[in-house]
Order: sequence, then structure tokens, then C-alpha cells
Amino acid sequence: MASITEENYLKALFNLSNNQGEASISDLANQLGVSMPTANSMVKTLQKQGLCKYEKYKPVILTEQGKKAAALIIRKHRLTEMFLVNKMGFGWEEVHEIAEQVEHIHAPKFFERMDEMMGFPTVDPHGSPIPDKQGRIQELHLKSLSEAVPGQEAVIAALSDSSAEFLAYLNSRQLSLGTELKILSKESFDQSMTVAYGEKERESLSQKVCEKLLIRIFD
Amino acid sequence: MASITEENYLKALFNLSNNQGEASISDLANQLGVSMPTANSMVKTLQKQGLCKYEKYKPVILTEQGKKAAALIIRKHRLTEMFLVNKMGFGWEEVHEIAEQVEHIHAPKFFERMDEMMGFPTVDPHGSPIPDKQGRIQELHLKSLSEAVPGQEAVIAALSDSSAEFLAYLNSRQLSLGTELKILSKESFDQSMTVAYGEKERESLSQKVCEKLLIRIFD
DNA sequence: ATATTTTGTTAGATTATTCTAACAAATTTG
DNA sequence: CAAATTTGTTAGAATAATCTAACAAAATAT
Repeated sequence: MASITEENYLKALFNLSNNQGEASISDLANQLGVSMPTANSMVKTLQKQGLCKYEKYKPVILTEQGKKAAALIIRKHRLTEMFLVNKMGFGWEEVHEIAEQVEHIHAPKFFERMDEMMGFPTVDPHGSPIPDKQGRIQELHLKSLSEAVPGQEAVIAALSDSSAEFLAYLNSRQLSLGTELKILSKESFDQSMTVAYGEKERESLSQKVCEKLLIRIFD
Repeated sequence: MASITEENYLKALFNLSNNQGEASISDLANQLGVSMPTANSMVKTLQKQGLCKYEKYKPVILTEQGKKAAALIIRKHRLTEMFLVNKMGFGWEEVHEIAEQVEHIHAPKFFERMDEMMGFPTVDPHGSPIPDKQGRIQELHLKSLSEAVPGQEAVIAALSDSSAEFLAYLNSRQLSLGTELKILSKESFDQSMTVAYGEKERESLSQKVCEKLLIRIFD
């Protein structure tokens, strides 16, 4: 039912409201690269369909129906990304743009078949959870590397930034999901961390990078 | 550049003008399920982009540029159909609807990767030729089964109708591409033919069916 | 608490794609 | 060939998604 445009608004609202549960018109407009009046009028349209709650000058809140619709689009996006990497040999930095288009395809069997072929994965190539068929998302309470302390060991489980630039940076440092890190030290003046992994005995990672690496710490 | 709507008009024009090299406004409108004024105005839009030639009350003719654009969309459609059947386990009767959506994706690498994974197929699951990257189509001068005569042997190479209904009919008779047929007889009053293939010693095929089966006759 | 800035809204216009109604040209038929 | 039918066109309107300009409310900063 929802047009591609509407689907993109739902996805943006879902992503923006991950923390607060709500999103402002200006954030929404920014996220989608449209003007505020455009975002404003589309929000009214979505509200009429029961997908979000909206009152003048108040933030936008997705309804349960809206959240589910958004999660199901994200499910298609993440399944597609995983399929492109696992079954078609793409790099994790190449798949977002393609998945951005494939996610709007209406063909349940297509995505079910992908899911099956991959053995029902629970996360995408960047470690983000894949919502289930009911639109439920399994939260992965992960910490960021910046929260770890020297002496700890951890494995990279996900990323909080999956931009092609950041992924290219990680590629250049041989960092990927599953990489095991030993935290050697942390500089107090710039929060940068020195870590060891694979062949690398001492690598320095800036605060920005550490914040974006989501880890599971070994007990 | 072209919108999905424009791409669908190009494809329809290409298919309609396979024989004559031209298509009428009413055929175009019919094919796409839109009104004649709608088709008329879109044709004017395509003409402004140099994709077709059009004069009032005359049939529409695709330009070389228009033909190439259409062929490249058809290339994506047919590669997708083949991928769905060969790599994802779909039946040949299930793939048209999905390919109809996937063909509009702008991601050259995605389709090149499919092509590579399949070993550069030249025909789709219904035997229709896949245009090359330059939009050139290799014509497969095939005959229809109705042109064959008793005593001849032939193999089914393609179909001139790939509707889900016809494909379901063929499935129910165990007929598929590659099936080898022996023509036993032909009824002169209704043009139906009796053939043998696989386990079947005598199967009768109506004229309608014979016309839709494209064959290569054994020398 | 007033002034300034940011955020949000309304109004009005634009482009793409579609429609119906009315009319006109072309084709087919008797 | 004239009448009837089919095909095609024009005009005018509707919906979706977008914009800019102008104004209004809310938030922030002096």
C-alpha cells in the first residue's frame, strides 16, 4: 500500500526515534533531504493512515502499526545486504545502496527464499539485527569500544556507523566483524586507544573510531 | 534518468513494435492498462527525450536510443528471471512478477554479478534471448510446433507466451524447455497435434498450445 | 523577560502521472 | 461514398510529492 516515498519516511522516523521514541520535523526533513514543509505534509499523510501520531508543533511518534511497517522494510533491507555479501560476493561497503532499492520490492517469497538460503541470519553484514517476520527486533545491548578498559579482550560485534567511508577505513586496517581485540592502553587526553589484533601488535584507534565499534567483552 | 513509469512505456513500446517496428497509441494504452490520453501524453514526453518518434495520428516508433534503453531494461528483467530460477530455486511460473520490479533497480554491479554467477546465460527461463550489455539482441529464428510435420523430431527451445497460466499448463504436462518431442500426427480439422515425449507415448496438444511452443527441429 | 534564533506552519506554485468528457480524424462497413 | 465505428487528440481536473516565500510558535540567549 505505502508508496516508496512513504516507506522511506517510515524508515527515517524509525531510525530517528530509536532513542527518544519520537522525531522532530526538522530532523526528519534533514534525514531525507527534503524541506520542512514537505516533511510536515507527509507526516500528516502518514498520520491519516494510522502510521504515526502527530500534533502541531509536537514531535512525531510512530504508532505500533507504523513501527511494524518500518521494521519490515528494514528486515528486507538487512536480509538483502546479507544476501549480497554472503551469496553474491559483495563487500560490506558496497551493499547499502543496492539494498536501499531492493527493500521496496513487494515479493514476500523473494525475501523468504533469501532468508532460507542463508540459514535465517539474525544480523546483517554490519552486525545490525534483522527484524523477524512480525517486525520484532532483538536488541543486542552492546558496548562501544570506548567503554572498554586496558587489559580487557573483546570481539567486534557490530558498528554504529555503516557509511562506506567508515567501512573503507576498517577494511584498510583489516578490521571486520569478529576481529578479536586486546585493549593495551587508553590516552586520557584524546581518548584514543591502542589495541592489538590479528598480526597487528600495536594499533592506535581514535575516539571517533572507538565509539563506532560495538563490542562484546570476553568474560 | 528515466522514471519507472517511463521505463515501463519503453518496454511496452519495444514489445509491441517487435514485428511492425511501430505501435499504436491504443495498443500501448491497452498494454499498460492506462487511458489513451495518458499514453498519448507520455509518448510526447518520451519523444522530447529523443526516445521515440511521434507525429499526430501516426504510430509511435522507438529511436535507436529508445530501443537500446528498452533492451537494457529487458536485459535486467531476463537476467533476474534466470537468477531466480537457477540460483534461488524458483519455478519458471513464479519469476515474472518479481523480475518486473527488480528490472527497475539501478545497480550495474548487481546485474553483472548475477550474470557472472550464472556463467553469462544467453536466454531466460522461458527461452527468450537476454540482450547483451550494449542492448543488442541475438535473434533466435525458431519455428512454432504448429509448423512441424508428422515424423519430425524437435526440442522445445522457447515459448511465445510466458503467462503463469500457460506455464502451469506446461508443468502439469511435464513439458519444459529441452523436452524432446516426436510428432506423431496432426488433425486437419482442428490443427491439434499428437506427440510423444519423455514417458508419454501419445499426448494431444491443441493448436493454441502448438503455436506457443517454439522448437528447434532435429536434422 | 525581551530579543534572537530555530523550528514549524500555511499558502501557493510546480512537475509527473493519471483520469473523464468532448471533439476530431481515420478507418471500416454497408 | 456516406454512415458508423474506432482511434486519437485536446482540455481540464485530480493526486502525490516536491518547492519557495511568508509568517508564527517555541526555544535559546542575552
